[in-house]
Amino acid sequence: MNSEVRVRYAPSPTGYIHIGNLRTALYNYLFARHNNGKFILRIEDTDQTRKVEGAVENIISTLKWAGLDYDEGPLKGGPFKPYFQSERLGIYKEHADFLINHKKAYNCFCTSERLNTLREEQKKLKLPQTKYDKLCLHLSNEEINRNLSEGISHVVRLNVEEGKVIKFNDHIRGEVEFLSELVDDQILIKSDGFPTYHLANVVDDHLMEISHVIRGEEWLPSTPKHVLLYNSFGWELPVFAHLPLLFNPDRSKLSKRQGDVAVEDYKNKGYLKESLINFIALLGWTAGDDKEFYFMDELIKSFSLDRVNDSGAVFDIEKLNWLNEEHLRIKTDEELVRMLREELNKSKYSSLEFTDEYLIEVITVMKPRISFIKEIFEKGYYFFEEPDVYDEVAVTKGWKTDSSIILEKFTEKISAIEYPTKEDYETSLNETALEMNTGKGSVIHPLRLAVSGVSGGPGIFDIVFIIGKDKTIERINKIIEKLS
RNA sequence: GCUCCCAUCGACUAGGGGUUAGGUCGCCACUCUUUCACAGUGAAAACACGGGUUCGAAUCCCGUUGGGAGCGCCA
Repeated sequence: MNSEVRVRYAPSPTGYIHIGNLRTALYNYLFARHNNGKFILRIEDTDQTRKVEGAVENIISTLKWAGLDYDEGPLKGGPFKPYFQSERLGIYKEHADFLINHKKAYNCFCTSERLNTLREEQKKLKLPQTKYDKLCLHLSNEEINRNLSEGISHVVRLNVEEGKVIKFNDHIRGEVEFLSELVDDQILIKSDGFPTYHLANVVDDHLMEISHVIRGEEWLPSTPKHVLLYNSFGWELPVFAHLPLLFNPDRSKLSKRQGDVAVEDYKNKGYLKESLINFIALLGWTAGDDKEFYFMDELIKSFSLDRVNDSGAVFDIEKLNWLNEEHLRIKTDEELVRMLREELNKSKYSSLEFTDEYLIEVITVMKPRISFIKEIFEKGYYFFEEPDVYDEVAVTKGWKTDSSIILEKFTEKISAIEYPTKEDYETSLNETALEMNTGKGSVIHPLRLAVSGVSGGPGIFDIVFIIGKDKTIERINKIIEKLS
């Protein structure tokens, strides 16, 4: 038996990747990288009716964005093409035939209508479990062959023997037991010839030599079916590890109703991939120390399945926001300028030109005040355009009858300096206050209002220095005109 | 309804027979700052309940309650 760690992320292309899926993918990825194993992407596209256009591309680009690069796919199409189950139909058919030949599975010709009424009846009788009644298991070979040759629509079902205890070991939960009479004769091959999840998943996991099946807890109840399949084929079980679920704040399963669930939504909102990864890694796993801030390579180093929690976790946006701030603040000026320019091009300021030096100055003073890079345009809009309106509260509190005269005095002083430095502005302001026989506050507040339109923000000398002498004077003149 | 899984501050979690039950986010206060933040300091805040085992239980066992998932020709 191959001892190499081989894991897979196996999404179905029915939409976007959501946060819970990304965490599953991440844990698989971390586990593979930590153990120098392989991380495989397999697209489970066996449901023709649920296929969504562009979903595969979305999955691939999301994984790429998140930094979860996968190692393996089929040879055709290059090394970075994932596996597609829809391209492996023959393989599943062969395996289903093997099971039929060994009496582990059988053809079933029952119609959906019959199945539905059967289910209704069983519900009415308050039976503990609705399940197929094995009617077609007792068909004679002649009947089966006749039906088959007449081309009657049929499926292949797993033949589950009653009275057995199905036991398996879950890496996270320990030993789990199910009674076989509660397990339905699961459909393996649908009438359209496509396999169901259960068959395709087990066959592929075996053929691809998956050593650890790491997936969401929602799969735990169907694991006995998979165990039965492994047994029927005579295959060794992989290690199962069922991850605890992610919840909405009200502890229901994570869903769109209560906030965003698509990874793309977070990306579009401006969350850094570093913080999203850091955050979801901590949703159900901890190294056991007090470390909270991680980069991917540190996660790989520390990750272990043994320290994954057993209980579900609520997705708390506040902590994500905090991590986003932390990851943002640790970025270099170059990176931040690059990011800011990207946002700039998408913003209403896209036609304006700014030098890297200017943007770095803005970033430096705004960095401690933002959670997202694009917030610079909201909270520091005055670095990109002249204030048009003045914050009402700030006006009431900061603009006095003598503010105009005071600012005129200040203007006089800085006009006299050709290239004022930050210190020059400060000195001018101090002198203004002194000469006007007032406190510094009565210069600072109106000045701040004039240049920024609001009452908060970076240090006033930083602001005026960054926007420069000409614009400062312009804005002072404007506010005097408007407010006096 | 049935089966399975789970249960420590509001949230994420550490601890896993003897701890003042620790950390992080958030919330609050103070310091810094004539602004807003950042930073720093501090505070409030939890072992679901009931039995049992034990000298001793948040920790082990059983039960109750609560929450969740699953019960498709979906994955």
